[in-house]
Amino acid sequence: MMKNELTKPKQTFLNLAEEKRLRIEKALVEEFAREGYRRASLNNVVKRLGIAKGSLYQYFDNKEAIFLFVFERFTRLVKSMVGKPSAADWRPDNFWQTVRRVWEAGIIFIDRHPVYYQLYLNALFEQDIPHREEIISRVRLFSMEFFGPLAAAARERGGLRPDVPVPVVVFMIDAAMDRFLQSYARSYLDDGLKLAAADRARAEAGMDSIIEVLKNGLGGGQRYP
Amino acid sequence: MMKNELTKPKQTFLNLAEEKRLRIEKALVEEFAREGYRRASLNNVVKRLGIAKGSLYQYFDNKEAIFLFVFERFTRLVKSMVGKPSAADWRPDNFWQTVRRVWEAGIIFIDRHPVYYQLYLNALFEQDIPHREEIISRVRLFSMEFFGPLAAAARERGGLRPDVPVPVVVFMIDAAMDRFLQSYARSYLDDGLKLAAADRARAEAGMDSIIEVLKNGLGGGQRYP
DNA sequence: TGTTTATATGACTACCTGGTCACATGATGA
DNA sequence: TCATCATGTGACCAGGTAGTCATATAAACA
Repeated sequence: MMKNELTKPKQTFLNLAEEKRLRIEKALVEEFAREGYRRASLNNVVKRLGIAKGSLYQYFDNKEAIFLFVFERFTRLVKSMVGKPSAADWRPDNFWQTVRRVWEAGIIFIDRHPVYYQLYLNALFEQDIPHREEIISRVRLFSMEFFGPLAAAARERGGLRPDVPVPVVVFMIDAAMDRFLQSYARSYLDDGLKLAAADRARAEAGMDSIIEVLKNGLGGGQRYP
Repeated sequence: MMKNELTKPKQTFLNLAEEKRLRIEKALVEEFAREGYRRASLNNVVKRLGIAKGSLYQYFDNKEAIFLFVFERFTRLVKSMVGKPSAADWRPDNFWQTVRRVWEAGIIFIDRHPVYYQLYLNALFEQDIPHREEIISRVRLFSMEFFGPLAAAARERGGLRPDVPVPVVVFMIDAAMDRFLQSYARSYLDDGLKLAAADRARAEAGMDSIIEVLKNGLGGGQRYP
């Protein structure tokens, strides 16, 4: 278990005037988003900020702590935008609506915080990120933890095909959603859907089209059409 | 367009005794697979090989040329294992069988050349890979280029739902297949399917289960059940 | 044999990194 | 005004990188 202390900046950083603090946070997330963890250069950050190298080490213990702090900001942002399944989400006839809601939250997140999403993608695929497994799992909303129980409940009550195992349901949704969002954010992964830098309307149309297919493939037939 | 020359090692390298050449190639692909492009250390490679740094630069022009050469090896391997659509692949009632064949080729590839697959994954998600867009697109077999025309033909002749656009068909297959193979090769992406390091039988069962869902969601109904 | 050509070598350069630390500056309170 | 404490600084360190080059060795040919 990661000690939360690790992600904490020193008091000095918290004492900073908010304007300056935010300016530094912005520069840090930008650097990690552009370069990933290992290649991110603190020399570069301080140069661009016009502050001294030593100052950064007055604010944080080391590079790892800086990264974890930045990633923690991302995690909070995500959680504030998606949240946990609500009471309505548990109704089996609302299953696909919930999928749509979370999916859309992902699109909005990328529109609003593209740099943080880039940070996340880098963390997802770079090796030797500090505490990768844990920080990734904290934010993997589109996975077993979120949709698993919902899918199980929906399947139990006829909202999903009984012959498709829950892990397969979750896998399909996860794969489609993840890949969709990556294509939306990273053009070179976008082979045919032409989502890259697309406007929201177009993205949502693509999303609905895909959800429709998932519904056909996974849905429980006539009961909740 | 990338000049093919760039990927060519110098004549000196080709003159090497095959044993030595293969030993060097192996060390190079291992390094790039483990560390990605930027972090890969040629110092480390020569140290492990017990040869001089200068020798490497007798064989190749620079790091970029080395990487492109190694990636070219990967591309050839893939192409030799999947090939192009055969005459049988074009029969619309064979569409899902073709999907299955290519998918299975992916699994076999990972089993047989895990290091090369790791190399590919790193190239896919690292930034600032030399000529990334082009070398990636050369190997994205599970995309528009391979399945697009097949899907269009199958759709035309009733093998696929007419109300699902071809790009969406390809996207779904691509997303599921890609994610499946990544999960198969990288445990931390494997949320629920428990594919990581699974035996082939289990992997194929998972694959069939997913293809069945795709068939239900995308298939043309009764005509080719 | 001697001479030319191909290959192997590793010290070296220039440049980058994260991190340190003795010191300078600013603020606060007596 | 002086003393204390918080904050800011940048030269410096050890260690890493890709790439170079004069020199040594080996092979091939005369």
